[in-house]
Amino acid sequence: MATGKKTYQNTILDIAEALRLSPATISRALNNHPYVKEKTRKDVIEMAAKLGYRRNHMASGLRSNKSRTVGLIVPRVSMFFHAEVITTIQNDLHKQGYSLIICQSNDSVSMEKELTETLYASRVDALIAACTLQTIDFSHFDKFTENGTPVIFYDRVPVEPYRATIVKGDDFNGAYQATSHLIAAGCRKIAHIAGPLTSNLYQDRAAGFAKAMEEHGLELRTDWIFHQELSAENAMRAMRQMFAGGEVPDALFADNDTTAIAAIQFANEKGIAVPAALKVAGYSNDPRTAIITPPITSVEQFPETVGKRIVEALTGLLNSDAAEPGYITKAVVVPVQLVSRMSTSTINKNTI
Amino acid sequence: MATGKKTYQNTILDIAEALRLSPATISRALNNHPYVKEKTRKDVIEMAAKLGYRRNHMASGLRSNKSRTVGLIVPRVSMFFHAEVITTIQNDLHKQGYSLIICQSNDSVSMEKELTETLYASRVDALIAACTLQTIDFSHFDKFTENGTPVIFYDRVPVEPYRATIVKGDDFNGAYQATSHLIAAGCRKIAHIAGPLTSNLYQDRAAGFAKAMEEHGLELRTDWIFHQELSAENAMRAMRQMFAGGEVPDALFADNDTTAIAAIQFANEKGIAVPAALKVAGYSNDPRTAIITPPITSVEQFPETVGKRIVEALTGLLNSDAAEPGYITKAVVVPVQLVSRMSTSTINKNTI
DNA sequence: TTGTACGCGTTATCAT
DNA sequence: ATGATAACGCGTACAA
Repeated sequence: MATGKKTYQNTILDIAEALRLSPATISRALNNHPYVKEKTRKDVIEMAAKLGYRRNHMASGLRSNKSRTVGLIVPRVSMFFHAEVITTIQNDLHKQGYSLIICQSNDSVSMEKELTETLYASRVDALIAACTLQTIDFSHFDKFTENGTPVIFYDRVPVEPYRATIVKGDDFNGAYQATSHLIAAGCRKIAHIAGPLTSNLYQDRAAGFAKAMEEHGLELRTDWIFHQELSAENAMRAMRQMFAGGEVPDALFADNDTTAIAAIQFANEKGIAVPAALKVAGYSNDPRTAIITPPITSVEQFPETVGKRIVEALTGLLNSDAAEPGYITKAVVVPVQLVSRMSTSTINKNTI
Repeated sequence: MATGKKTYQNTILDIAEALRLSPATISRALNNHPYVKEKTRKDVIEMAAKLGYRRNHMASGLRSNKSRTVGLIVPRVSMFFHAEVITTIQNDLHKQGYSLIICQSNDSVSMEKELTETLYASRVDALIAACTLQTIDFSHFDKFTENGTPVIFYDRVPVEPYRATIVKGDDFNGAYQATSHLIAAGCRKIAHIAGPLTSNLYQDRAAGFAKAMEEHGLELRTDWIFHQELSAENAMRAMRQMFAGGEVPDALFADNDTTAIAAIQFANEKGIAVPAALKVAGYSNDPRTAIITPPITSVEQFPETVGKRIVEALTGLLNSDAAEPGYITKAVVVPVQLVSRMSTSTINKNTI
């Protein structure tokens, strides 16, 4: 029984009219306001269903100054770690009635800035961001904090204090554990394929690596430490360089799994026995590390836990109206765990 | 030079006041309306920047009846194929000034229904969906089509005609090619680890498999064809069953890569030589297939192309105002390509 | 418990 | 080329 009107958009006014009530009552009934007779509420809900009424978020958001929407900026949704974090966040926020607008910076600072503008225009109730590796200046997030809109950084976070919540993995400890593990396996000449020092991630991992090396009086050889974008090509080039002749390392700690995998492939091609002649550890526990031959020791970051911590922090911030504009909370540090696999095993087993 | 007011939200009225112009002119200037003097536009843009003005999307959307937002429903953002598709869609839509609200159904039909409600409430300008494997009834999408809001299904799409655009991979051909490839490699006893027939994906792949088998007069043995959820556990169980004794298959076509990988792992454990004694082909060309030993032959689905086709279709629909409510376009079929690797090689090389 | 009336920030429609 | 004004759909003081 369609109405004769040309548009199919029913509003609370249509329900009010049909029920001979005022729009205010309809609004209250639909929002579980206490001062509504049960019978009335029932009637309203019934009529709403009958008319196919659906709330217009833009109108209610405009009026209430709440969009019930959270913005998220990540370098790339297809990175395993981020995909897992997003999965958790989106599911948990949905339960609380929030939608997630997901944006990718493609690791470009200018894109990141643009996206903050877009998300601000959407008046997101909060912003979650894993920044670009090159983001050093964070002032494009100021418009949110100045406004009382909570900002949560995770993974790639500001190094300087910033008026935002921070959730991060324990990168220092992850690198320290991985390196210590290599040393405990008897390695003394350990190379490090490392990420750019513009990011907190690789600063911390480099520090953890250095700490473990120093504790055992091992030398940090600059010709075996490569700070560069963590691509397979760069890793291959580094490997070629180190194994070009002369002294070679007996272990490699890689700051991510893509480069660890590339190193394994290099070793397999060149007939370098892993783990006998070269032990390798990576970072992130990407699914590929468990599958390659030999399986690679890596540092698990528990993306699901990271997601949960983010939502926990968010829940607090969203429900305490008007976040204090002065707070700087201590970073939430999510523990990591070394997952030991064949690539660092001391049981002498030739895999070639 | 902050204003004395307590809220930091500047509106076009503030700009109008500061410039002694009317809000209408400000709006026009900001929207590149032709009837605005250049000097005025310049002044407005300058003052907007000075006051830190940022458009309120909810207000403009409410008035213009366009949210410049697109909804997306996928089973899970962390599935490799979907993550890649999303990456492309989000980047391309951003260029056109659209935001993407991404939701996960977790492969639950009821969640999928819920999400359509949420996205309708947000008045998305279009909806993109990869449905649940169990979605047979698509009526929860009717509210969009009835309203002229474009709906685009991809990957998991309705089998019956539906008033929506469809973008899909050539599943029939992918399965046909993979199976033919196994047959050409000399296999005659080919098993099929298949997905549930509720989804178009697995209907088509099953048909392609059957077609190739029949063309060569090969028997479809029901005890070697498993229609089930495509999990590693299920695949392992199927493998155990087939290799429990008696006659064993000489090849396996798996409907996804997770199950193909499980099969390889089973073979490696049991000392079944791949490809010598058993050849294996998977589907999707997951990154893991290239990395495992032996590397697995798989069907590439070109997620980036799928994303591009979706955005192309969308661009047309979003710009032609009021989509004709009667159109049913022919499905856009994205070609697939078999990527041949060691797991189906005929060069006899024992990998154990 | 319900109704009246106004405003959220923007854009569309007239008028000038 | 610009201004005045009325909507868009909803929520909420205030009144009843």
